[in-house]
Amino acid sequence: MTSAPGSAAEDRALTDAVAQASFAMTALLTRVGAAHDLSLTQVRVLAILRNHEPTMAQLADHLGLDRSTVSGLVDRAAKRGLVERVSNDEDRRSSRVRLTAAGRRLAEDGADEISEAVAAMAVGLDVDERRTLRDLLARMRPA
Amino acid sequence: MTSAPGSAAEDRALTDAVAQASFAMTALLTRVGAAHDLSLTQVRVLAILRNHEPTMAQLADHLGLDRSTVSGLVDRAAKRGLVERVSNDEDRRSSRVRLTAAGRRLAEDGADEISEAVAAMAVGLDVDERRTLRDLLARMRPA
DNA sequence: ACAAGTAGTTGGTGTTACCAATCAAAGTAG
DNA sequence: CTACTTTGATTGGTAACACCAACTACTTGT
Repeated sequence: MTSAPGSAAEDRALTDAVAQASFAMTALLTRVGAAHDLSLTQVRVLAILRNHEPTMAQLADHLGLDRSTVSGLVDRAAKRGLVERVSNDEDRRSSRVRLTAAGRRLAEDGADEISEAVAAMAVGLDVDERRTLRDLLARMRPA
Repeated sequence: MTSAPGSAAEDRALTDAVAQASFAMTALLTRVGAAHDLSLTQVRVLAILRNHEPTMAQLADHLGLDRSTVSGLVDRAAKRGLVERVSNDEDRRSSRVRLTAAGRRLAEDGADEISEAVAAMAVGLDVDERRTLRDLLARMRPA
């Protein structure tokens, strides 16, 4: 008995709904990314860097990926001029990852496209319903 | 102007909420899958086969993946005894994919685990809120 | 000062995913 | 009824992704 409210059948229904929406969102991000030659993971990297300038370890934690995986991701993004490593004087082992100007432009444009596409997906919901949806989703705890 | 209701800022907020929830769900599916040595994609395959017995092409369409990718996925799942190809007498080019007994057991167990984990994520929502969330998510159109 | 721990990269392996090409079976002309 | 086209699926080739184990370089603790 994991939770007080909700029968097993209702848990199933909620799970299906969340999973379906999740796949739709993933497909959307993949599609928009592909239009700019970015994988889903690269899209996530750019999205994070829009608001943060993390170390490699922080970026890996945020993505839920191994550090070595992130090394490769940042390598490839840097090779394309989207991202750069900034060395840190306080701790010379670590470096922070940051968007270049080109990377920021791409990230902002992509964010706009995605946001418009999500709005199109939610076209059947009125303003109140959208607010409710956003609130309920925000109250789902990640773990 | 993609949609009548919702300012650009609210579109952004909704997008963030959906994306966050989507990543949480993806992480959950990945984690549960990994506990059974299944990739996210394999989890999706088993989930689909729980309710369908599709041809390779139908499975590929459902997953949004190339047919050749699905060939490999089914190969590996078949090698593990989770899945089998059933030849079709009506059209001898095509075959349907179906869960084996072991595959069905794994799929059902996994679905239970996932459903419990989602219920745990939604522990902050009461019964009405869960129903509302499920309804709103269902009304988001995939495209 | 030296042992232990941390940040990041490298090398190796397997999976995922695409495309182009191929093969077999069905469908469609002529 | 043969020839052309289309469709279902697989194969081969390539690249990205993701893990682990091992390593280097730097920092911290005793």
